[in-house]
Amino acid sequence: MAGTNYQPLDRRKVYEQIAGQLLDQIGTRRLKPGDVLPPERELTESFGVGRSSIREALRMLESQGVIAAATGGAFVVAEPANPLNSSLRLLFSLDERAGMHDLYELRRILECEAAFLAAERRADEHLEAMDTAVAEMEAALADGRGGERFIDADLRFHLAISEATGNRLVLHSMQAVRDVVRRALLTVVLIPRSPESAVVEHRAIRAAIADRDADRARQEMRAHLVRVERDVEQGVGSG
Amino acid sequence: MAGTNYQPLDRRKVYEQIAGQLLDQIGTRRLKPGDVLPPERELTESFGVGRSSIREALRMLESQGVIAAATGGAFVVAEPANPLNSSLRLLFSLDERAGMHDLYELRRILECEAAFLAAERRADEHLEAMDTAVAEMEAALADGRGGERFIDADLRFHLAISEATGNRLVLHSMQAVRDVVRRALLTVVLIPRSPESAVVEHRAIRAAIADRDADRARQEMRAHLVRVERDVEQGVGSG
DNA sequence: ATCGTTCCCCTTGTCGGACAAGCAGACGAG
DNA sequence: CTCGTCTGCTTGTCCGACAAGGGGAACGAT
Repeated sequence: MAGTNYQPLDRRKVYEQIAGQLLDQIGTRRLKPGDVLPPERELTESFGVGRSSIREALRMLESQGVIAAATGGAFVVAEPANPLNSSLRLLFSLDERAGMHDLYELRRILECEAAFLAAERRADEHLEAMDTAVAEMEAALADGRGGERFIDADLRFHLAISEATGNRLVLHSMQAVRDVVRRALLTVVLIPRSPESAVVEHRAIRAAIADRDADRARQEMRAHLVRVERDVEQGVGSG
Repeated sequence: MAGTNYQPLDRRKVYEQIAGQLLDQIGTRRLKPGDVLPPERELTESFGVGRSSIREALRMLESQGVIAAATGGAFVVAEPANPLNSSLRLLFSLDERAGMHDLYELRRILECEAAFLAAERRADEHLEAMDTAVAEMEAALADGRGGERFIDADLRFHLAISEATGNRLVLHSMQAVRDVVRRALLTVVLIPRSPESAVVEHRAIRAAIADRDADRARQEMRAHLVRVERDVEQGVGSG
């Protein structure tokens, strides 16, 4: 049965090939984030295909977050960050057996281990990033109406931790989980004394990471997340 | 500046609205996995829009893995599983700062904690699933030429574990990571004695989970993954 | 010279039509 | 019953067309 091994016989549709080629160019940095793509008609000529195919290819890349619509209708290469975000949200809304609790648990898994690794690998600059994030949280707290601002600072703190792990995939995964949790967190800010607790706990986490005490970092992170989850449940239950 | 809060002014493009509506129908199970979508022309009439818009909407859903092309060109609603897979692969190829090592580390984080949780929550049926998977691995091993088969059985074992956690998101995440790692694992099968070790280690993991010894389960899983990663590195280095 | 306005061109968004290719099921021959 | 063929439907792909909207050039006012 061996012998002549035939070509895989390129049955991929035109728009898929286009999308693939564009993706390659982005992957190899021949198209960098921020670059604007050529107009559709130009691509039409370059590839020698109809506009429909070009558009469908663009739609694929757009829905995957690789490119984004800019003003004036043109497309630009997006910052490499998102792909997981939308997918996780999609998955979460599609799989009815997945509940909020699953989300928190996944978050706990990722963040605890991230804290652990961060404690082992952090550089001083990461500590600084955490400090400014905590300071920003306090500022937002004193500011009063700082719901959004507080949450953003909180996010930056956790992001600084996963940044410190040096693992890009952990970073992206956390971002994705966080992105889905975000709405629920908006309620937790309204719970009395909850944000204050968060600041204290963040300091504890930061201290453990500064001491390079990985086990303590994981433990503090776990305590923090458990409390937040409990507060969210209460907040949802009562509010 | 507050006061009149205007409508978001539906500036969403037609194809986005179509995609959204279809996604809703899938999310609410009015369209179940396996169902075939109506032909494009029919959708054209239903929505009262041009075929291009329909096609672009379909392309978005297709590239997100929500629907898949079936034979005869028709589209069917896909099994809810994939969205993370393609995204992670995409992310991995796009973020040049992410290396294989990051991937293994993420896998280790997920699988170790999954093993931990599985030990606490497993039912007997999960143990059975693991047993059949291990048996299948041995069969594939005895069979000789069982590269694919061995890996599939291996996957089923790990899947059974995350199934036992009861956390759908953990399950999906693991699947996604696993999907990207898959190619690398194909090399590990060729390494002498590596598959045999895997069987032994799987048994140890299974035993710990059966004993509901969560800490031991995590530890065994970690040992297993560390060895596999080392073997892969050697395999790539030497072969 | 700088600023504001106007107008034109280009681009996208969207529609409709057209045709080849592929697949499925019907239909008839053996 | 099995096989080959034929027909009809559907997608894949191209083309042409038009409205809407933005950007920038040209132009006029200060």
